Amino acid sequence: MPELAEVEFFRRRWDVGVGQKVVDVALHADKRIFRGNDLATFQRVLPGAKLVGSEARGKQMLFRFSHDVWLGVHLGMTGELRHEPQEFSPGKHDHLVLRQSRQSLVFSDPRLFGRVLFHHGPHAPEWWSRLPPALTSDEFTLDRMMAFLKRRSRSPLKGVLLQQEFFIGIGNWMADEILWRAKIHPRRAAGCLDGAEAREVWKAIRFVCAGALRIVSKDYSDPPPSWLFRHRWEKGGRCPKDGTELGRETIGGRTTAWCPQCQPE
DNA sequence: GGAGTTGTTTAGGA
DNA sequence: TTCCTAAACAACTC
Repeated sequence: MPELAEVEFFRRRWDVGVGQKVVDVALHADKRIFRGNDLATFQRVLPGAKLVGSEARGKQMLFRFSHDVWLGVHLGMTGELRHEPQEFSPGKHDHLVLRQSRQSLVFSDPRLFGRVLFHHGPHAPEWWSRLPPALTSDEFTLDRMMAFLKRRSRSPLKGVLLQQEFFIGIGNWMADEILWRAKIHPRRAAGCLDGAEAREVWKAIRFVCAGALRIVSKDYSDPPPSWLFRHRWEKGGRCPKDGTELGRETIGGRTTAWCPQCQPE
């Protein structure tokens, strides 16, 4: 599920634990979401550390604790964060439980495509500081976007919008929503856009990111019916602008929905 | 039972 | 070298 706004929604669910110490840690150590971690140190250092705050950037989250402890979380396809009562027995997919005095913070992930990255040190981990700028920041400029599209000039735009090394936080539904609003066919090559078309894509990215963060991350509401989002998975779904039946195909390796009328090839 | 899923990594071909 | 695609990962739903 989680793209930009959904990730922000789940991050806030752990806010309830800010200011409280972790008193105990329960985890499924053999699950692949923990790969690459020094779990012995993790389990030794985390108890006693207080959750101080957190940030989300794209699909990544970073939770900051006292005692130089940091916890990175990626939700993959089916991960979620939630809180449960302090005395709570973890289910099959509840792979990480941080018990605090008033509740337990839980990371759950049935398909195990998510990831937890533990870090111990005075500064945020390097993988975090190297993330590209948020698409909602002033650093995400039309010029920088066009330079990236040029470097991927032969790929379909749909696939390029999913590349997290630049379009951080965009996932399958957001990419379709963006191209639909920019009136660009998802199979068009990234290098073939003229200046005006690139500008439409850039504006649509800003609009979709801001709208999703406002609507979805507040309480996990769906965007309104005027968005493609509400129709893209319906059988016989139609374009909310002109009623044309949507096209559906695999493009850039992912199932893609578009309006053949608004987005001519 | 088979196909499909809002994500990422990797192997291998172009 | 660099770019691009398909498969793999794993569990669940329709």
